[in-house]
Amino acid sequence: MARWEPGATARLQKAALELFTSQGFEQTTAAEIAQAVGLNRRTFFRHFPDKRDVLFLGQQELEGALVAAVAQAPAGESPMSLIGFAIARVADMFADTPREHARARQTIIDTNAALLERQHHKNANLAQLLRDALRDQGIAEPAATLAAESAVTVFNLAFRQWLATNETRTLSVIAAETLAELRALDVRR
Amino acid sequence: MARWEPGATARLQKAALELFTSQGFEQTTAAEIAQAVGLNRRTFFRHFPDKRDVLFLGQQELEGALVAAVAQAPAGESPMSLIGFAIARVADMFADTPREHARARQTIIDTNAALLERQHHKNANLAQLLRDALRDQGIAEPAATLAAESAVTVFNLAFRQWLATNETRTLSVIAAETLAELRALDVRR
DNA sequence: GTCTATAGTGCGATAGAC
DNA sequence: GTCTATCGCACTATAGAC
Repeated sequence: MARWEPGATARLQKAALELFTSQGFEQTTAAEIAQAVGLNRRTFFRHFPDKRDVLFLGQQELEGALVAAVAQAPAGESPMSLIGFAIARVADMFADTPREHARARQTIIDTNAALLERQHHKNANLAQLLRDALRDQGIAEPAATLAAESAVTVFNLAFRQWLATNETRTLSVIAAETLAELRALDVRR
Repeated sequence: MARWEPGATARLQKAALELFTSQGFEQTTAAEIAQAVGLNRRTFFRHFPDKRDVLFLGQQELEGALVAAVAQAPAGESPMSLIGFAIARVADMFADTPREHARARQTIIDTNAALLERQHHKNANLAQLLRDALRDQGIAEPAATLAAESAVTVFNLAFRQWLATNETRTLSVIAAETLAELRALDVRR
């Protein structure tokens, strides 16, 4: 056996998801997760700045895709169109993510305040990056912030719907519909 | 001196704000805050479930006012009108809050990731309560969630603007303007 | 890889308000 | 007497320092 197996980060994530599912987040210590994959407790914290972060990876790819989608959009688009591009792009990234895996992860997060807190924080960061990208496309404040926050809301709502049991539509389709609902908010009723 | 002076919660908050301002959030221990007002470390944790919470009080009043504003609105209003009521009501609550105090508090929060995280979490909870209130007023999903999240975004943006140096308008005025900007998002450009 | 600070918790004792 | 706020001790686990 090699001094260290490759993919330690991924193995730690996998073990963490399993342990959190079976015994709960707070009942699982960082040492336990590390031990499950033959690593030292200290090594766990070398891979993740804190215990919660083990559930929030792939965030960087998401952020990059979001910003790129806005940056590559044709010039002169409206805020709503721009966030439409961004949402569509990110939804596509989840096209081949297994629904069951995402569901298991979200279940753990939803049953723990500290994890929900981290997720809200990640969402807020995402909105901030998107806001900056919108500004770079010439959108002024407060429109840039309002649009960016709306985009994150729309995406999260669509994501929740995508995870719902009996939901068979793709995330892209759901997201597009949710965005349409947002645009209709004002004219409704 | 009596075994306990009244208003321990408020005194702890005041001392915490001062200590956080002078030495930073992480450099200040819970024991230190308690000691500053002649209390035991253990007592601090009786008043606040955790150290961060000492900066987030008055949250319950805010939540109550928000929900009440929506609940008391005339029947048959549009989502946008309803969040207009809610935002106006909450903005009024800040009418006699000293700007300097709010600024000091926000400065501390902005310079610490853990505190920002908590603030984002509180915002998310606020949005959720507002969403439920909108549902009770007959607003269906996904409109209820979209409107609730938008309301929180508008309010926070307005609040940030209110804190800006050289800003002299009241929070109510700024909030109303920001809401108008949200409604104009779609027609823009 | 070890050592330490400190957040946060559980429990029992105590002191005052009523 | 009860009820509630405070205290003090011991404990665990995270997170960071060395």
